[in-house]
Amino acid sequence: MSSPSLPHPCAAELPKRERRKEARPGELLDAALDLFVEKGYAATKVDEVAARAGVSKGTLFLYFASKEELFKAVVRENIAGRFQLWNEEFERFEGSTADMLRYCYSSWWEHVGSTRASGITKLMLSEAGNFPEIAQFYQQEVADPGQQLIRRMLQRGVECGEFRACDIDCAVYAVLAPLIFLTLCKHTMATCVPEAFRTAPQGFLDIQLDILLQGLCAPAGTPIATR
Amino acid sequence: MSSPSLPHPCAAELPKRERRKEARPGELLDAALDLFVEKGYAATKVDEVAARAGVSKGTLFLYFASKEELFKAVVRENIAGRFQLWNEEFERFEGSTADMLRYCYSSWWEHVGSTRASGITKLMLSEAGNFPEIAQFYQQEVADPGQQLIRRMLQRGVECGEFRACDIDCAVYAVLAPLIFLTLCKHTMATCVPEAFRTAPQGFLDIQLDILLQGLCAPAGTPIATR
Amino acid sequence: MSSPSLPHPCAAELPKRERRKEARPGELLDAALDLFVEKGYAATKVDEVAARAGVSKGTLFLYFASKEELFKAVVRENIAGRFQLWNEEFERFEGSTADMLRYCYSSWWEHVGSTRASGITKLMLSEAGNFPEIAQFYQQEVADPGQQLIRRMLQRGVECGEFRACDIDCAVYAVLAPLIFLTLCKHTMATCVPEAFRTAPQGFLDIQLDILLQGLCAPAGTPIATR
Amino acid sequence: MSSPSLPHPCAAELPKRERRKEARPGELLDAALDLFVEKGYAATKVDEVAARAGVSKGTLFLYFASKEELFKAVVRENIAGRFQLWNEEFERFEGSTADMLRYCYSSWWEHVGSTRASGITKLMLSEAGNFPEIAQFYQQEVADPGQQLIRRMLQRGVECGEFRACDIDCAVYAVLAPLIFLTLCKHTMATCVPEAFRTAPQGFLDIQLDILLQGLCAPAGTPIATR
DNA sequence: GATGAATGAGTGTTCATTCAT
DNA sequence: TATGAATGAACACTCATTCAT
Repeated sequence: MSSPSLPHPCAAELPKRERRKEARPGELLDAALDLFVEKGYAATKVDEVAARAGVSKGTLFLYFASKEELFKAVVRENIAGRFQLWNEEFERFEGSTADMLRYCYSSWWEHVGSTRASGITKLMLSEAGNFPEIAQFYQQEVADPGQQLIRRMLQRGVECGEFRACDIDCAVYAVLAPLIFLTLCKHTMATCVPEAFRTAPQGFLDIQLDILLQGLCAPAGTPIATR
Repeated sequence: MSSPSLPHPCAAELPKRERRKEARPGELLDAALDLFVEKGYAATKVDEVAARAGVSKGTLFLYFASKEELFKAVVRENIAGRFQLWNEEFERFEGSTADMLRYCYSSWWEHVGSTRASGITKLMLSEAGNFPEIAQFYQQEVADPGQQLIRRMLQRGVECGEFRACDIDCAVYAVLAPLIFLTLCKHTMATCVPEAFRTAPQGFLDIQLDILLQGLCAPAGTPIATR
Repeated sequence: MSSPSLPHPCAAELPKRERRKEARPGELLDAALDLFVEKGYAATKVDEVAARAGVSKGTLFLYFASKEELFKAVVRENIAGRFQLWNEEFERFEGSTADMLRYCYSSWWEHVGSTRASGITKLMLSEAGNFPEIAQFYQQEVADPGQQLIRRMLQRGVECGEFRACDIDCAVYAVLAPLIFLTLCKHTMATCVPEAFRTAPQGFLDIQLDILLQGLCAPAGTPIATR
Repeated sequence: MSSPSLPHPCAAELPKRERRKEARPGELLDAALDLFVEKGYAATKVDEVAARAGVSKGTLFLYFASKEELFKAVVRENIAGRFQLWNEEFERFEGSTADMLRYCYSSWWEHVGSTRASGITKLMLSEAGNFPEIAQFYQQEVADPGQQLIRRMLQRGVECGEFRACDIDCAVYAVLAPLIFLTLCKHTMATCVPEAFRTAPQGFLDIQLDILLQGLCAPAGTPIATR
């Protein structure tokens, strides 16, 4: 029914050398992402990256003009065009806004938080100061679209009476904060939180959602934050 | 024969040279904190630190055995022993737990978030991987006590019926996340959030408290997070 | 069965592939000469040479064992065996020695000075220090025969009473200097002399000849250079 | 009456370290000039320069920002402001123009040709192509003033009837060529000419002067260069 | 104690050369 | 034969650290 032994259809026709050439940039970006996330930009040596990718230092420079370009490529490569998909899902979504928020957290964890892509956020937080150009790119490609999406969600909730009115600008960050926090727990606060929390944070996300939704859904006139 | 206007009581009796000598380490730590926070560990040159402190490079090494020791000293020095005071305040506090949480956020912003001490958190997030020893120290001195304090607050709220029962381990992080988030906004996500948000985040903290308290205070049986 | 218009007689009978193969070394030497002369030995990359010759880097090493060998081949290849011809012309020459000298300058410009062969002299002047072996070869093949030829010309002039007696060893260099100077003007002092001078130096050569001949032809007893 | 043992008056008051600091740039430029002239720019390693100056590589970079800056400094440093002095001498000169030309050659040999300053000319001839900026500087500071001086000398000779009229632009180069030639003999054509010629070329310069002056001084109507 | 000149191990980058295809 | 991906030795340059003054 299926061809029993062809390793990979598109690779089958290329001589080994060629296949490697196509794979090289990816393998290098792969190795580089790991090391940059683990040790930071400065502490990562290009020899290490090359070695981890199984090539020599010279080969790395065949594909990336400099360490800085390698870093930029790592960031660009891993910033998925996920926001377009998420925006489309937002448009089509027919359930409650609460469910939408739940889906949003869950999808984030599945496609970003639990994957190596989350390392990019850590990199930005650590290195943004030294790469303003990249930081701006990240903001345009990730930060701004993300905040927009959350804002639209909250506005939807308020407009259809599901959420009480509130300062949406601030509420956006209330939604965002737990995701950022979780990312950091995974990458740089490892020892500060229990292992289970980092690898299977569904409980944390659920609690956050509960609290958020309880907070956002309270009747409009609820007297809160009295002091 | 005695100078009539003494600038500083403890410095009064020392000749100028001596006074400076005592002040040196502090001035160096001061300069170092700023630079480490701004540029990261690797990108900070010891010459810069010395220059900013107004001394020569050699002098820096008179007080700190190495750049690494300087870094560690910066972290240690700025990790205030504030938790002892906060713990005492917790013991004495007589108001509602909601008010206690409000006081906690407010005090954190006043004594940590709005001060340079918040830079230490940023440093830990960026450099912890390369300084495990320091990371552990930070955890013992800051992370653990902080989480303990929050936990006790939440337990108090639950025990006296103010908060509904919930997974306290996770709720701790719900309280913590906004503070971490705010710290990052100030130090590494500057361009991602409005200026006003970073320098005067009372609105953000209020919203967070509202949402948190609404979420935590909901009647025990409140049906939430159905899915 | 025979192609009607043969582009080149000796290439006619070979299939295209073969022809190219034979032409390869020449094309490479061609490209290399240009680049070595223009940029110097060290600043010339073998990739550039290969690219200019329209082949890959690997192919270059098929024909020349190393960059150094390529350089040596460039020099050897372009050191014309012109001296044999010139020597024969010298033997047969029947006019005055002054005319012979004029012919010599003119022929040098036509066959060396105005052609790329003059680049070899520039190369020697620039790189001889790093290629003693090649420098020696150049001396044997070019410098010595050239000086010999000039010497014989001057001796002929003196012997037949056309030129006054003088230190011939030094006079040789008086004849040589303008040619060396002209070569340098073309290749490395471009900006120091007017454009017209470099590309059409007949005027310069004429003046030089005038001065030289006036100087060499003065009556034997002419009191000169008194001081 | 004289202090018997003070090594150097101006150095006596400085501590040894300080003195060295002032001497360092000069020592490095010294070493660099030798090596650049001997081996060319690319083949000269900064370590070698440092070693020859008796310091470490790091020290070199304390005084010169890069290898290129070192090279430029070498050229600038050795391009004496000799032309100002020569111009003044020209203004004051009261003898014949022939004597002036003799003095000119002799002074050039004494102050340039026989010294290491002549190495700069060799450097320019070899490396100008790779350092256009330096080449321009050299032209302005050396080539142009030199040609100007020669031109004025020739004009003086023609105007006072000593020299016959001729194309002065070309005659300038006739005067220049032997000096360039001699420089090259010393630095890159060493093996092409006898040892004595390079180190004591007075004979050569005399002959050149004789020929030049015979050529330039011939009566205006002398029939020359007939062809 | 304070200085800053000197150091040299370490790193990013280049490029002639090799060799599997 | 021709290719061009891969290599690694070599080099310019940095910067934490030392130490004579």
